Amino acid sequence: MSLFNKMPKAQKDRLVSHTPLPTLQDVADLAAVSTATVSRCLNNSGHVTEKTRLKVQQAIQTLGYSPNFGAQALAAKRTNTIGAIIPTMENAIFARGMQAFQETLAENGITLIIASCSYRPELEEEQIRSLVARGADALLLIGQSRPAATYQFLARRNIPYVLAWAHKKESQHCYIGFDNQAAAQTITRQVLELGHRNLGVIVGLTRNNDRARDRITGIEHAIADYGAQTAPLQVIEAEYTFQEGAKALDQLLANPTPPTAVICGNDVLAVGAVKRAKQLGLAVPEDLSITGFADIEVSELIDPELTTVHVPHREMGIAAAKSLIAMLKTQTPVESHLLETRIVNRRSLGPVKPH
Amino acid sequence: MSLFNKMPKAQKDRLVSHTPLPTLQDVADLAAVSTATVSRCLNNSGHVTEKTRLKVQQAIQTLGYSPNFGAQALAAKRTNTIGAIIPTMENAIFARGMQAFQETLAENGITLIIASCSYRPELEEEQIRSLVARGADALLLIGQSRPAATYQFLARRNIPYVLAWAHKKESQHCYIGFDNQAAAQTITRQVLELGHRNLGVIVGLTRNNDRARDRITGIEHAIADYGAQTAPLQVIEAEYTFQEGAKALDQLLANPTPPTAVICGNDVLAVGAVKRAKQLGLAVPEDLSITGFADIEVSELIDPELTTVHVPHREMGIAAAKSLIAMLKTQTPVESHLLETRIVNRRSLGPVKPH
DNA sequence: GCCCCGTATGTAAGCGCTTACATTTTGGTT
DNA sequence: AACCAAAATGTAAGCGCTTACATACGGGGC
Repeated sequence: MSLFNKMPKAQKDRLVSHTPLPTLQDVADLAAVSTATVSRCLNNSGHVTEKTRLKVQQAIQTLGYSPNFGAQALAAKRTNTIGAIIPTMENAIFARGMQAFQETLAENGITLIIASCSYRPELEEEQIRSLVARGADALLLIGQSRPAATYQFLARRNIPYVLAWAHKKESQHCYIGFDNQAAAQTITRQVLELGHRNLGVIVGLTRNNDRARDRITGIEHAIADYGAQTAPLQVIEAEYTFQEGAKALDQLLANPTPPTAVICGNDVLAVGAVKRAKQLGLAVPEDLSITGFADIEVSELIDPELTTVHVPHREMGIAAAKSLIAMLKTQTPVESHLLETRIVNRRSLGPVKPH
Repeated sequence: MSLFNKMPKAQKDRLVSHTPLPTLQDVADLAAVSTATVSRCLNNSGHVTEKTRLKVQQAIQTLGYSPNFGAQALAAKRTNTIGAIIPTMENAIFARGMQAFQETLAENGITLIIASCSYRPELEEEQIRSLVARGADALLLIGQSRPAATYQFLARRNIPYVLAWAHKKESQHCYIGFDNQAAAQTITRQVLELGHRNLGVIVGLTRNNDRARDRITGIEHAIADYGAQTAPLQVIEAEYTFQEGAKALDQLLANPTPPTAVICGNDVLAVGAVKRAKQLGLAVPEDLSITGFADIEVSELIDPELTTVHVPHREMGIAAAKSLIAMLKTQTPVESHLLETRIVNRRSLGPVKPH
C-alpha cells in the first residue's frame, strides 16, 4: 500500500489538484449551526429565524456551496426532474410547446430531461424506463396509444404523468391537449361548405400515432354529418417531410377523378403539397384547395399562405408543466385540460371551381 | 406517537399502497451473493463469473430491479448525464444536431438534459450552474463568447465541455463545429464571381452570437480579398423569424442603390427575404439573388429553392457526443473537430443582371 | 419567579449505492 | 496432497443530504 493511500482523506485532498467541493457540513460549520438548519434554509421548509437564515446564506455565499444532486435525490427521494418523451425534436410541432414546457418548469426549479423515440413504441417504452430510472419525478408523454404494461409500470412506480398533444373525454389519464378529431372535423366542414365534394387527405403515418388517426376520424365524421353526396375519400399516409407531402399529392392527383380539396394532417405535408401543386401548374386555391394542421411557422411562409388549424402550442406546454407540478405537490391526479383550437383562414382554401 | 409510527418499517410497508422498490440488497439476497457482486454485474466492471452473472441477472429480472439514481450518483460521483444549453429549441438550426447528439448519448447509456437560454448570456450562466448542480458530468455549449468567469467555474468544477456550432483554431477550448467565417467567405466569393458588386447582408442579432459575427467577418474578408470595386456593404441585423427577414429586405431595398444580391446569415432570414422579394414583384434570382446559411429543411421549400451553405448538423451532434464521452472516459481534453461545410447550389443565386 | 408551551435548533439515523480492502475459492504446479 | 497465485467474492465504510425526534430556548400567564 502506498504512502498516499495511507494518508487521511483531508491530507490527500490537499495534494490532488481540484479542491473538493464544500458540503452541507462545511456550510453548517462556518455558520455555526447544524446541518439540519442549513438544510431547512435550503429547502425553505420554515422554522428558521431570519437571523439564522442570513448567517447561513452568508456562509453559502462565501463557500460557493451548491448542494450535491445525488445526495439530495437519495435522501429526499425526489430529483426535481421531469422527463418528456417526444417522437422527435426535429418536428417543429413539438418544438414550441416543449420550449414553453421547459421554461415553465425552470421557473419552478425543475429540470427537464428530453428523450425522443422516433415514433417507435418499443423505444418509447425503453425511454420511459430509462427516464424513471434516471430519477424523473414525473413524465410528459405524447398521445395515448401505448401498451397497458407501460401504464402499469408508471402506476406501480407511482409516477405522475400527463398525455399531451391530445385529448380524450372521460379517460382515466390526464390529458393536456386539444381535440384532434373535433378540430379536423371543423376544418373539413368548412371545406365542404365551400362546395368541395371530392376530398383527398394526406396525413402522417397512423401506425403509432393516435393523433393522426383521430384527425382522419374527424374528417370522416364531418363528411358523414354533412349529408351531401361526396366522392369516396382518398387517404394517403406520408412521413413527416415536405418531400413526402409532395409525393402524396402526386398520388392523389393520379386518380382519374382527383380531389378538388386536400386536407392535410399537418402543416409540413400541406406545405409540401402546395409546393408540388404549384410546380404542376395548379393554382392554389383556384384549382386546388389545400389545408394544414398545427399552424407552425412554415404555414405563413408558403405562397399562398396556409389555411390551417391553429394549435396553442405554448399554452399547451405551460399547462402541461403546471399540471405536472400540481400532481407532484398534491400527490393526487389533476383534471384533464382541453385547449381550444381555431381555424386560421389564410389563402390556401377557396370555393370549389365551378365547371 | 401513533401506533403506526411505532411499527417496524417492514410492517408499515405492507400497509401503504405502493410496495417499496427492490434495492441492490434485495437482488443480492435473492441471488445469494453480496451487494458488491451485484454492483459489479451492473457496471460490468469485470471479475464476475458467468455463472454468478446469470444468477444475478435472473434475480434482477424477477424483482424488476432498477438502480436508484440518486444513490448511484452519490456513491459513484457521476450521473451519466450530459447537459446541453442551446439558445432555443424552436430554432431548427439546433434541432437536427441535438437529435443526433441525444441519440448518440443514449447509445452510450448517457442521458441528455437540455436547457435553453434564449440567447441571453446571463441566463446561460445560470443554466450552466443549474445543470452542473444537477449533476451533469459534462456540457455542450453553443459558440464561444461567454464570460471568463463561466469558464473558470467549469474548470474549478472540473467539468468537461465542448463548444459546438463554431470553430476556432489554436484555442484552449474544444470546438466541435465548422468555420463560420470561412463558410461565409466562400459563399460570398461565389456571389462576387457572378458579377455582383453591390451586396446586402441580413444576419441574426450579433449581440450575443459569435457565429453571426463570424459570418459577417467572412463576408467582409471575401469582399476585401476579391479586389474588385464594390459598393459599401449594407448589413441589417434581424431576429430569427421569416417576418424579420422580410422586413430586413425592405430596409435594404429602401436604399437608393439597392443591392443586387443579399447574403443571409441563416436560412430562415433568407427564406423570409425571398418571400418578400416575390411579393414585391422581384424575380429571384433574375432581379435579386439571395443566399442562405445552414441548409435546413425550409431552404428546399421556397421557390426558388435556396442556394445556401450546407452544415453537417447530424455529424456535428454525433461528434460532440463522442468527444464528450471520450473526455469523460479519459479525463483528458480532446482535440477540436472541424467539420466541412459546402455550398449547395440551388436556384436563388444567379449572375448579376446586365444593365 | 415558575411553569408551560410553541418555536427554533440540534442529533443522528438512514437513503441505496460503489469500491478499497479483506477473505475465500479455484485450479494449476510441484 | 500440499501449495500458491490469481480470480472471485464478501465486508463494510462512506458518499452528502433529509428528516423524525429530541432538546433547548424564550416569552406569556399565573
